Amino acid sequence: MVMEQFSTERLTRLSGMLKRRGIILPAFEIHGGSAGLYDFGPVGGRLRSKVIGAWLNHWLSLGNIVEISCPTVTPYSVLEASGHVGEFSDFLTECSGCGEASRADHLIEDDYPNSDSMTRDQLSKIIDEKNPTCPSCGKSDWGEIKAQNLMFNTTIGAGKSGRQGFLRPETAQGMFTSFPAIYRHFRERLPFGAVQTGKGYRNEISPRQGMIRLREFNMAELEYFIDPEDEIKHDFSSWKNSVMLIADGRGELEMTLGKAVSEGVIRHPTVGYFMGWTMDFLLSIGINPKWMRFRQHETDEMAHYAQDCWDVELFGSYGWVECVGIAHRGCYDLSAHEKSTGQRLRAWRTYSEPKIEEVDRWTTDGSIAGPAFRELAGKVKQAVELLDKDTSFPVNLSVEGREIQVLSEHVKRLQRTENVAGEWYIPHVVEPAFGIDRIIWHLIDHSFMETEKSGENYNILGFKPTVSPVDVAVLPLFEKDGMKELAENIHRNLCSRKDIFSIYDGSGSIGRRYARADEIGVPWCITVDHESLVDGMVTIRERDTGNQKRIKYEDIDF
RNA sequence: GCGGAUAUGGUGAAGUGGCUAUCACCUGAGGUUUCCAACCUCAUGUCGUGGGUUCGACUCCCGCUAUCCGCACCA
Repeated sequence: MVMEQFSTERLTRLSGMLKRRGIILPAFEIHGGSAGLYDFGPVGGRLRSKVIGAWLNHWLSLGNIVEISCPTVTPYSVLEASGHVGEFSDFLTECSGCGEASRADHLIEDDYPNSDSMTRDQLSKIIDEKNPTCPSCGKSDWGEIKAQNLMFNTTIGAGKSGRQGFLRPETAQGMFTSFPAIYRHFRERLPFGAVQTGKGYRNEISPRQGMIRLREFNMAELEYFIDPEDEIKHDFSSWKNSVMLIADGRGELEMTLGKAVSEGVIRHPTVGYFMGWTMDFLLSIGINPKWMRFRQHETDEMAHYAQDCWDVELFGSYGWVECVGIAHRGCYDLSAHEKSTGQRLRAWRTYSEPKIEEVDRWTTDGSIAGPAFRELAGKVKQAVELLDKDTSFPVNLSVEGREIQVLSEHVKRLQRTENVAGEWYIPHVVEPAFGIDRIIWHLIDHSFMETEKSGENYNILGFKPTVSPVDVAVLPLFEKDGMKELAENIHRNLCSRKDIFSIYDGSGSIGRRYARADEIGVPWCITVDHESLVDGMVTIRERDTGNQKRIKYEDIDF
């Protein structure tokens, strides 16, 4: 697939334009800059917030979604429970022959398929024994194994009382640790979801490719909690067009989302449904559908807990780039936090009919067994409850290494019929996770049009009004005879309106000002001329067509 | 992290071991101009950073930082 419009020369011109116009710039440049960190400038800042706002509105419109916001500073144990401490640490070792660093687990993964979950000592021992050859020079002489953690370390608090923490590598964990509050909010009824937008941090070894790999980045994630036993039906009828799917083991397929779900290409209907919602969002902000496709993770590439995972890849100056991941994560996250904290992170499922359970077993009689066994009473109770219902007392038990004789007066038999109305279960979660910076990049990349006007290069960012950082530019034809004052009034008036941001520009010829506005994607320009002073009419020019019409400025409406 | 290349106003480029560092665009002021980067005058603003060599370094050398391209890594 040749996409000649995305040339490196175009990328160079685009980057220069983004800097010049204050859209995206390297951060801290006066101090020499810092790799992997970017600023959204005076124009880019609102572009970012409008994209995030559109994203929030899109998902909140599902009706059973809430927005939360959790800290970026996160205690060690949270990310240990989630698996990030293990997963985000790479163990590197250096070849003494060529100096190339390799991942220790990759060197031995042919013989040890689970090498990525090994400790440093295990890896070290195996590498000493096996002495694998260096993939770049073929020697076999390895240095010490060092941990390279991709999370930013920090200390919460000072001195001895300081507690180890990280800057979060994703926002998702906040939704899991807040699960009890969200569950209560929704009156304990699934399905529901929580979204969060905010910064994430990964200390990338070598960030490259501009906005594509950052050390601090904007994320937007939805965690949607479902009952795995619910028969889930979604309406796919609104997605009539075929989409490009690269399915695991089946290659490229063009089909509708509904068909892909019913044929099992997409393995879970909610994943398919969110793929549709994701596509709707991307198209609504101005991503070109030609340059969008879905790619399914291969089974061995997927995290072990995930049941199905699809990426949305967008095409632009850096080729196909993964911008959204839609993953069915099963119950992995909630159970991991439950195991780590002992807190219940479950939902209650009422049976359609109560189950009747016959209870017939032994337990201790607390008032007698308690004084008799003292500190061992609890353990004795546990042991007794495991005994067969036909046990006859006295009986000798071994508790905490001690021989205990349990007499018949210590115990009582429980015999009753219980009605069990339902059960606690760990909800499953489907997670659409968006890399906002990557999406904004492709939005810019897809919107950037280079044309010519009377022999000169002419740039337009064709932003849709939903994301355009500036909604309207107010231009006096000349800054004299009262046109300046009238234009400034209109400008201030527009700015004071909800969700409207206007710029005033009075410098240079009118054509130059239209060109400047086009370059930052302003959809409308309002021009004040001599007649405006008399009849109160102004000219509205539409960026994409160049059409102009005159209206009363009181009637300006977007 | 490794190897290679690069770093000059806001942007894009030229250039030099020594005099006030050049050009275009941009930006600002004034003039002109009745709607798509017009014109005239004037103005603001630069040699990435630290060290070394030298009488003198933007220029040569070294370190650092950043950018780009490969590799590796990552998604």
